[in-house]
Amino acid sequence: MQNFYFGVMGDTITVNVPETDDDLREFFAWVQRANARGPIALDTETTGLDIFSPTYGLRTVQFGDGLTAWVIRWEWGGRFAEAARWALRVIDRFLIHNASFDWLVLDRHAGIPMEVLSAKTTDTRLLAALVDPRQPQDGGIGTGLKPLSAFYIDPTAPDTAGDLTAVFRSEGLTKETGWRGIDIRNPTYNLYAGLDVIYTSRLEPALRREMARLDVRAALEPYEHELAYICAYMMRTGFLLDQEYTQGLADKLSGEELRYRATAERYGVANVNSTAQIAEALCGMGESLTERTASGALKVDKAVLLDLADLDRDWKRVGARTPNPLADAVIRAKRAGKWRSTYADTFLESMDANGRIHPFIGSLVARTARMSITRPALQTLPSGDWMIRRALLAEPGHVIISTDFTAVEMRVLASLANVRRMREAIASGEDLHDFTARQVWGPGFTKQHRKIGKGIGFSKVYGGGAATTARQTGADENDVRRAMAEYDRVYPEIKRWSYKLQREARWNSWVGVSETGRRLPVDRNRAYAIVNYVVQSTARDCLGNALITAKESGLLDYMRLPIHDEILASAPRAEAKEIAKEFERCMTFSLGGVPIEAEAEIGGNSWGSLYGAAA
DNA sequence: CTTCTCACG
DNA sequence: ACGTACGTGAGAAGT
Repeated sequence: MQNFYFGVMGDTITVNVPETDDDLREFFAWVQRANARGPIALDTETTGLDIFSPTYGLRTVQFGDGLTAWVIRWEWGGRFAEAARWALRVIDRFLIHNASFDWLVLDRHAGIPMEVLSAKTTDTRLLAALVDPRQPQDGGIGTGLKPLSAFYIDPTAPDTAGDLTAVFRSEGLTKETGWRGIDIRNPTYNLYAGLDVIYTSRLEPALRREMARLDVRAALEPYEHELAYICAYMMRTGFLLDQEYTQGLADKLSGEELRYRATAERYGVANVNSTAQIAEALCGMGESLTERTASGALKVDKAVLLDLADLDRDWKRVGARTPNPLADAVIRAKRAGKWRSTYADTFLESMDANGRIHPFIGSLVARTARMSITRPALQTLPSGDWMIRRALLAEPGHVIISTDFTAVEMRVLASLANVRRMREAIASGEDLHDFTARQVWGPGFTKQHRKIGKGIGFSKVYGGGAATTARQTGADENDVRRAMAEYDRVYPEIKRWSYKLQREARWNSWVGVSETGRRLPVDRNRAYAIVNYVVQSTARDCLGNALITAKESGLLDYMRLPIHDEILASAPRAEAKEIAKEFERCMTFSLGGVPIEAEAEIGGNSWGSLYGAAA
């Protein structure tokens, strides 16, 4: 047996690494004792993050309580893998930090179904996000095991990943190759593998104390665990990729990128991604750049370049000036390059052996609890063009179904702020923005009026002023200012609610509390943002509710992605209509008397078919 | 690492 | 009293 000792808050903890049958017998005895005492922390070390890649491997499985950790070398197979598998089956309650990752790893590589583990897991990362959902860059502790351990357990908690990368380097490995290449007997690797479960074990009671102190609503914990399971299930299912199409797309975008880069080079821009070079060359051509970035540099973003190229936001000729050929080449080269590298290439690189991609779906990520999808970021594929989404397919014989909430954030606002006229308009079934425009400008309102009214609605949800609303809608700022004043007379409840939320947050040490009991920290110099946080997080919980209802209605196998106000699905063509109706039903309910409704769109075999591409 | 840019709801 | 569009992820350049 290898043993490591380490000090954690005055205790000497032990990390045991069995190497013989006798060592494993000690492990079995410990499991039986510890299991009777309470939950056992669980973690894995693997070759990386790409769980579904053909060369992925599970290296160790760790079990522990607050004082003792066991590192079981799965990689050694035989009796060692058997011991880990036995423990995973026999232990009654697990504590896992960021459980969906380990659920998927053990499901795929240890033959322990995700359903078995998830039913007996408490995810300490979810508890931490309920206490404080902010990421470190927003002034929070973050939800990483290391910063949480340093805050709640021991300020000297070592930086596992950071120290290990140093060890990787000393072994001639990198961050990328280290997890796979490090010797499984490396003492640092084993010590830190063990420490992670010890910290996880100690974190749970600390977070529970904090949850009790802060009065975190009890129902949120099982609710978030259910959502984590649903998201992990969708990750495991993955999304079918049209490999041939995607390869062709990558080649086509590469060609485009090269052609336009060559054009840019003729005008002296060797690197189309260098803003400094572009600004210099454009000025040299006699263009006057007026806008500046936050740090004072000349701004040459897409909006600026489209103007110079005489193109509108849909890339159509305006006819207002002679197009600048450099600006035109730069935006086209940049777009082709970005779409190739961020989308087409990433799709191909992250594909599993069956041609599926399995993005990581974080069920509780944003400070408003919104979900996020990464590697690849499937929530952010271009929507103005079908060509990228065309790469993702429904199952053979299936079609894509997208079911969207109808103006969910405005409806949430109408409900929570109890906006009388808004509630009446929604109940009557009239288009809310038409109704608003009529209230503000009278029965003869124009399309432009409706657009401004809609923009003001957004600004209420986001906390924007007249200047930004004018910029977004392209309307005159004074017109917008007058319309906003009228808007406030039509819907007076919004302003009152905003003041109330800000006052309450200030009294609660700059933390707002949503209807569902979710804690929403707000920066004191941006107190107005609490309106957005409450609306956005309530809308997220509308989606969360819908996901759970859909799962309970037997739709989980059809579900592919949650996209903020939308559930994307793949369903058999013959049953698509009925299944679409089912999704609509699952996404329809009352929020404090305001109907939350959804509309399904049935496409063809590719996601792109919903965006204008041939099915 | 920070800044800039760009993709989404 | 003043003045503020919200939340993400990702790639590339530049310090």
